[in-house]
Amino acid sequence: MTITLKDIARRVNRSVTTVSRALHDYDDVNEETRELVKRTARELGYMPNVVAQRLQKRRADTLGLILSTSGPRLSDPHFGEVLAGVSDEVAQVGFDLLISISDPSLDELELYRQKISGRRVDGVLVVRTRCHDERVEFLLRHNVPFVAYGRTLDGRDFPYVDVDHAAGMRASVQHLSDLGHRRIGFVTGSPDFTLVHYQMEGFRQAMTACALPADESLVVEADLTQRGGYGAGQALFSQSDPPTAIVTSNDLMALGVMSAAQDQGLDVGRDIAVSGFDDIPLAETSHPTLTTVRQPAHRLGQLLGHMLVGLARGEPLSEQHVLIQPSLIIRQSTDLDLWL
Amino acid sequence: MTITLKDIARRVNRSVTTVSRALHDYDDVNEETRELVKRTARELGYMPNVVAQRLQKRRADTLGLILSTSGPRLSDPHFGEVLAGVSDEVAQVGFDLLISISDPSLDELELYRQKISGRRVDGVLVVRTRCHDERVEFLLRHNVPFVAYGRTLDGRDFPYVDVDHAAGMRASVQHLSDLGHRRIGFVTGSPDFTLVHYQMEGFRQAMTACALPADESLVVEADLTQRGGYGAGQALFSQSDPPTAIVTSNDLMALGVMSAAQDQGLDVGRDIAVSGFDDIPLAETSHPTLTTVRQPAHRLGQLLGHMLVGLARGEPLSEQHVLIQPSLIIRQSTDLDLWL
DNA sequence: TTGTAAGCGTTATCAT
DNA sequence: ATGATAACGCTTACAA
Repeated sequence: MTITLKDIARRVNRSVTTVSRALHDYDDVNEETRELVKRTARELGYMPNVVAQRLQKRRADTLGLILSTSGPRLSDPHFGEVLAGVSDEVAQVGFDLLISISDPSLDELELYRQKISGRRVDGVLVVRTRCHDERVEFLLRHNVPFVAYGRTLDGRDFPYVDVDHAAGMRASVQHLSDLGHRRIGFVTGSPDFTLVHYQMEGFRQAMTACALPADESLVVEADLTQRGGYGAGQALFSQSDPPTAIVTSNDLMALGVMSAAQDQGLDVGRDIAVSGFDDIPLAETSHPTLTTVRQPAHRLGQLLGHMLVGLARGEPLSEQHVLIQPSLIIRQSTDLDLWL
Repeated sequence: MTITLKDIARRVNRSVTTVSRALHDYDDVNEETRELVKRTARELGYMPNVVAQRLQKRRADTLGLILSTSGPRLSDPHFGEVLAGVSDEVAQVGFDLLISISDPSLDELELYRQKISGRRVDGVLVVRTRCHDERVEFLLRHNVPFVAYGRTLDGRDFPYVDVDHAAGMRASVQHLSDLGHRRIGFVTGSPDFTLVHYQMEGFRQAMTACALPADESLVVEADLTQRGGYGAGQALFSQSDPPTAIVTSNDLMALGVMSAAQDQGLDVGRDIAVSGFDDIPLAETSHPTLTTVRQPAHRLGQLLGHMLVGLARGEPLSEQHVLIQPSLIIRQSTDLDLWL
């Protein structure tokens, strides 16, 4: 038994129209009427039916986020933090966040079609872009407001927020080179992901700049998870001429690599240097603490949220492309001596 | 320019009603008409406007989750994993998950009022219950379908899924007692949280059962975060007669305590034993690895999602109360020797 | 087998 | 200052 405008109208002996206007503080309504209406609404515990409002306004005040099996999981700390930033930001302006997980059996784009054409959401967030990303293509083609977390490589123009992964990776490699390392391994995710692509680019650039030999056998691809890092680490350590330092695509992988190293009896930070990417909270309390490239996750999220809300409201975007410079955080995992 | 039933109707020279029925496979529609309608719909790229459908059906096919500042954050790995379980489960049956973050300035219940009376959601999930939880009161009073992750203490009957925190804590303390520890500290969250209350109960029960002295100065309250654990650890280690073992309310706190211990030059697993709660992925790769009480996070989430979907659909619940037994996972942080 | 009409709860337009 | 009326896009009696 829910209260509608009609109920209030009946109670105060006015039309539904007047009640609606009174509630919205239109100025063409009598002061007394307004008071009466508002009081009655409060007494009755009236809450507007947002579904009806949306149908009328043709706006959902909701932003969508579609997660697929190939993307990041809700349980990834970096991503969780970004998402926290997004939702904090959009909540401030009264938007909701709709999260859908794409059933592996279903075409991911089908989900976009449903949510968007179904007018469930006013705009969507695309996370972990691929070098050629069909989600971006789809959204551009259908004129759907969206912001991407990450770039693509196919030269299409769209709003994004990204971190300069190449620069971050260059800083890591430079740091390791400065410490005297010459055999540097790279535990990486699939190069289909744009972030991995740019990391790879930075890696090669830095190797060249530091005059280090490029050994393809030191580049190992795996899932962007702890487990993936662990396996890749094992593979690297079992080589005949293993690396003395390893950079990774993200912190979870780095933690996995450290585990693998320690299982081999290696002393991380002395026998082997490990450097991550993201700076998740646990990088600071791992043992040894993890050298990594910091991304301001929460702020990235806020920025994404802010841009998307603007777009959804049809406002022009002041900044279409945001590329954030990450910073290298040096900790024990690349040099224990620095800390003893 | 979106396609509506009206567009299709015009195209096939039928009424909107017929088109609607054809699309929904009603049996009172001519086979040829049905085919024609469906084909045209496909050609035009028709997608139903779910907002209109909802207004009509008075169902949102959406579940709500309201996060407040006092609750868990999206960036907490355990909670992230539970949430992943929920969304995986509800996605399977076509439900969406709506996440709102309660603005600290706003009354949290106000948000419940909005989302629910606004018919945005068919049911809600309550996470991290308090001993006396006004959200639960509110939802019961308003007859809103909901499932709680956690119990309350005020004897109200409602559907919940919870872990037996008392049993988990007893197992931890018993384990430490078996190792010979007599001065056991407890780094805990606010006792307002039901989970903390039960942990405390289990802690005291086990201390008594093991004939260990109860020293209230060894119980330190802090935020359920790494930072909270770090501070509490420092406080404990600076006491004149510090504990030789510490149990914590969750793994994040335990990691913080380990950090504090290591900063004091203590060798965790030898000089000081630390035991956590949750078994987040990082417990396995911390150094030393963390002894902890495992909660099947993803499965908990699935269960919560499953129950809530049932409720939202108005189906009776087969199991109203689910209490899951956790298991103690013994790792290095309580006994390095076991592992060398 | 199909169409007409009413209604879900709101807001916008246009009279009065 | 207020009210009728239509519209948002869809579903569902009820009629034909």
